[in-house]
Formats: sequence, structure tokens, C-alpha cells
Amino acid sequence: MATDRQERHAARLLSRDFFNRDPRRVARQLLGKLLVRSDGVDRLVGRIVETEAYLGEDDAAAHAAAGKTARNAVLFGPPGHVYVYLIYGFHFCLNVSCLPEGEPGGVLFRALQPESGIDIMARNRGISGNPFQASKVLTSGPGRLTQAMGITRSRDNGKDFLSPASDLQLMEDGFRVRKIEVTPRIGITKAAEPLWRYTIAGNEFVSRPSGLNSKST
DNA sequence: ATATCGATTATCT
DNA sequence: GATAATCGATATG
Repeated sequence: MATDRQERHAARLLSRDFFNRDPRRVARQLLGKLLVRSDGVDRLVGRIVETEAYLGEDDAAAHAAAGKTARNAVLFGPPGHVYVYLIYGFHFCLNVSCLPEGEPGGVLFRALQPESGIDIMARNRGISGNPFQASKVLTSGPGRLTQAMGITRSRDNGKDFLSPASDLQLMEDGFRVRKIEVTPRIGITKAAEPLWRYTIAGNEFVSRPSGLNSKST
């Protein structure tokens, strides 16, 4: 029996309607779902444990706040598509578009729990040694998870997450989230107050515990 | 354990 | 020309 898998249901693609609604609702509902990268013969799978919602003109922290540009066009497009941007000159951040075409909105993926392909993720992250020992540093953070999954702007921006042919998909396998924690979003200066960050409570792979306690091992 | 800092570039003022 | 939805290394308690 596999040590790192529990058979639940066969994973299946999420629906378009899942993303055709308020990003805050999508961000919450995405917890526990799967991000799947099909990379030739390799299949990299991570379970979503941390997300943030970004709205349109009512959200000063959102890329879409000031209107449509070449960079943020995907956020204004149809729901369920890949929005990738480069931040601080170094790191890519992965988002999914929400709401119907014409209405901007998206969800930022902030952390995953590695499920399959951990050795490949470690290689992509340039980490040597036991990948399971290093697993907390593989995909815990928006820049880390894109590197682990091999996600870049040139490769992935604008793709459909929901196409059966896509090499980047969002799926569900029946996993149930017990408790969700809600906090302010991380790393922003404008609109820092709203509680639009969602995490699976107690999950080890969340990028930052949430406020009060951090813990030692 | 927390704090500070430097790296590097696309995008927008 | 300034800024940004970050990370990792270093310093210090």
C-alpha cells in the first residue's frame, strides 16, 4: 500500500461554475483541492492549504484595482484561467481568475501540501538530501510553490485550469477540510485590514502560522 | 525565536 | 524612477 496516498475518489476537474463567483468564496472553497502539474511522465500534485482573495476596483491591493492592463488581462477574462506574474524581480505567483468575463477577480495560491512528485519538487527547488525532510520548505509560500511546480509566466500565464488537455489543472478528490482559519492578507501595504486570507487550520504547510504562535519542532 | 536586509526586473507613475 | 501579493541568509536574544 502506498505510504503517501490514501485512495479517496478518483480526482476530477473542478467546474467552470466553481470559479464563476466571488473570489472570497472561491478562495475558501479551494482549500483541500488539488493543483496538478503534468510534466511529461511526471505528475506533481499538491493539496491547497492557503489562499488569498483579490477583488477589483474595491480592493486597493489587487492588481485589477486600477483597471485592465497587459499584465492583469487574465483577471478580466473568463473564470478558471491561470494568472502568473513576477514579483520582486525573482518569484512567480500563481492565481486563478474568478467571476464572469469582464469582472476582475482572482485567488492567489500561497501554500500547498505536497502529495505526489515530492522528489521532483525538491529538484525544482534546488534542494538536495531527503525531500521528505525538506518538504516544509518545498511549497510553503507563493514563490516556493511556483518554483516547485515549474510554473512561470511565459510557460503558463493565460492557460485554462479546467481543460482536460491542460498540463496545469485544479481538481477535487473528496477531501474534507475540518476547520478554516481566516486572517489578513500577507505582504501588502494597501487594503491590509480585510480578512481575505484562508488557511486549513493547523496544517503544517501553511506559509505563516497566522498571528500569534509559531511553533518549534 | 524574531528582525533586518539584499537580490533583480516587469510594470506603471 | 519607484515600487512590488517574496525568499533566504545573516545577525542577535
